[in-house]
Amino acid sequence: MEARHNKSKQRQAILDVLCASKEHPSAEMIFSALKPDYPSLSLGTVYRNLSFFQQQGLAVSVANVDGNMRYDACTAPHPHLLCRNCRRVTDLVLPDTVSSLYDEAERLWGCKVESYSLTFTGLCPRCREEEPSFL
Amino acid sequence: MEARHNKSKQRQAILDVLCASKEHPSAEMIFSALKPDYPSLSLGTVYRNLSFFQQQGLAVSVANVDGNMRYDACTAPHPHLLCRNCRRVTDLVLPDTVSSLYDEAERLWGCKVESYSLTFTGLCPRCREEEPSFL
DNA sequence: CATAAAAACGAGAATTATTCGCAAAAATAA
DNA sequence: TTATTTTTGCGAATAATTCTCGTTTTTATG
Repeated sequence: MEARHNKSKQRQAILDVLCASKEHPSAEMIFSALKPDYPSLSLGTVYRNLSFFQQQGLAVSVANVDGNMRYDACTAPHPHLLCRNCRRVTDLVLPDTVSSLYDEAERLWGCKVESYSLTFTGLCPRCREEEPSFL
Repeated sequence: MEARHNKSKQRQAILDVLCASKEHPSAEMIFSALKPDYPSLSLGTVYRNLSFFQQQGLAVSVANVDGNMRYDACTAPHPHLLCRNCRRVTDLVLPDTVSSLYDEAERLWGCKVESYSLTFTGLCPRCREEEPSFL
């Protein structure tokens, strides 16, 4: 009588792809990655499960790139770099000066900060060296 | 023979609304604000001009809230608070610890950072006091 | 001012990422 | 196994944004 969540092949596969990926994939990217092994998989199922994972705290949406939402199984807030050339989203491990601003925001403005989304824009290392004209 | 940009009534009005607003309005919000004074204004014109302003460096898109892009005439990167309750986007004036990370990102990762988008999520002061249950 | 060229507008169609509805299939419980 | 619940796949629906195109407005120039 209780609501138990099933572990369907598809759901597990979608989560596996998301967890294994470092590219912060979109629903479409996950779908394309799985389609060969799950020919009957539908894009709607990918979206449905991404929503489910977010509700469960197993995933977050990290950025909307050119109209496509990107997802991450690493749910702790952390900064990203969006390359203005190749449009890749990569993690940027940096000293975390942002969460120290939570208290400051509360003290100065009286708001309660619970999370953050920080996306740097620029050129990733690869594009920077491959395309000197972008410097 | 040269490409000069016209100053139409609509274009100026859209920019005026955006500059005067502190609520980081969406295209639809700008449209609604102007519709009474410009009954013939079309939503497409608002979108067209928002794109134009971004190209000209007169505006930026600051966040996508529930599927609606929000715009700001203040183009220098600065942090925002998105209230999880009322969905308002407000400016948070805080010590700028973020742009100091540009150099760090370049040193550690070899990327060239040019801008950033930082959105805190939480409760704005108003929702926080009006709704103790949200604490 | 008159007129021609360029730019911008309004209306509505098109695009597209995402969501929804529903019947069938799979997973779970008994 | 059988009944119940959850999930899937498919396709239709939704909705923000973009595009097309004929008309209007603005600007440049004689």
